[in-house]
Amino acid sequence: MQVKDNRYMSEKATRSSCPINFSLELFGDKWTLLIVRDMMFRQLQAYGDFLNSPEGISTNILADRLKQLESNGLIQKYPDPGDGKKYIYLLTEKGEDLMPVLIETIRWGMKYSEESAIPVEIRKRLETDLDGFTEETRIAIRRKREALLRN
Amino acid sequence: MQVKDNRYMSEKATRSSCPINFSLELFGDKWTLLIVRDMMFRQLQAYGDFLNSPEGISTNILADRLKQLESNGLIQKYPDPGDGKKYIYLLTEKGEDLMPVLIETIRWGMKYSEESAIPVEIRKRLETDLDGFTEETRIAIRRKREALLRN
DNA sequence: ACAATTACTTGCAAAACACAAGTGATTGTA
DNA sequence: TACAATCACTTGTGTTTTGCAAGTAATTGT
Repeated sequence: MQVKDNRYMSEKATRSSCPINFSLELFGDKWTLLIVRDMMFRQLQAYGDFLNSPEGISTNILADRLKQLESNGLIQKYPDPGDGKKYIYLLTEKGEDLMPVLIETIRWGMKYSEESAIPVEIRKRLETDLDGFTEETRIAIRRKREALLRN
Repeated sequence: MQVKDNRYMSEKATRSSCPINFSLELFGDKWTLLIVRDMMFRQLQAYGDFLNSPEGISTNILADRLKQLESNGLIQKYPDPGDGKKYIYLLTEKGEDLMPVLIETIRWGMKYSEESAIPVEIRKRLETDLDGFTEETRIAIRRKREALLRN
């Protein structure tokens, strides 16, 4: 096995108690925030959805990151009430709170990348109505969570 | 050689033109943003300073990340006018523009980590005078850059 | 002239990653 | 009620990246 199973993996020593370091130990890699992005802004929620994202994450890496995200309390995994084969992954409040980090990452990326594949209307809203966009996205996330908890 | 030399390394294929992905390809790892943090908030500027940061980066990784940061235009390397053995690494405007990303990462980390080793007065300012703190830090960075360019 | 400092490079073992090929539990179809 | 398809993974293999220790080259201090 190349990706260690979180359940048995030895505790990683925290390198320092700097909050940036703390954060990077949870999502400082090339894939974790892309999964969060998919949940946050693209309304994706199933394993296969994430696999099909344009960046092409490997299936073992995806499985590992979902486990880490769940064990760190950023997401929760629920059985899909409509299909026994499927699971639904949703952001917790802790995961939802990454939105400002993601949004600033988007803004920086938009500023410095030649072409950014972001829908024009979202780009405009980020530029002119950031708070409204943030709030709206948060509400959408919470709605899904609450709908699922009501069964 | 384990860390490929950037000058000869084949172009990494961009996985997608999503701005988050663009950003993560430049600083989506466990070390790059810690180096930026050291330059941005701790006023560190020499190779040895970064090496001595509490997280304990390996020397080969540090060398590699500094090269990448420079080739991506986030930092610039200057000979130290006061000591021929030394170099001074400074953030460019592009690097400086990562401040909102770093600040949101700090805020999230402070919210969710038990103990954060951040000076109380900085924590207070982040909570009560974010814009002032940001602007002050930006000014400090620019001052260093301009001082060096004047020789 | 010689030792210390500084900014690296190099080598090796270990960990993480990418890719391809399974596996096991549902579910939909003949 | 078999049987294929779907879905969420796991496993194996090879490559890449990382961590650690040791070495090197260019100044500088004594």
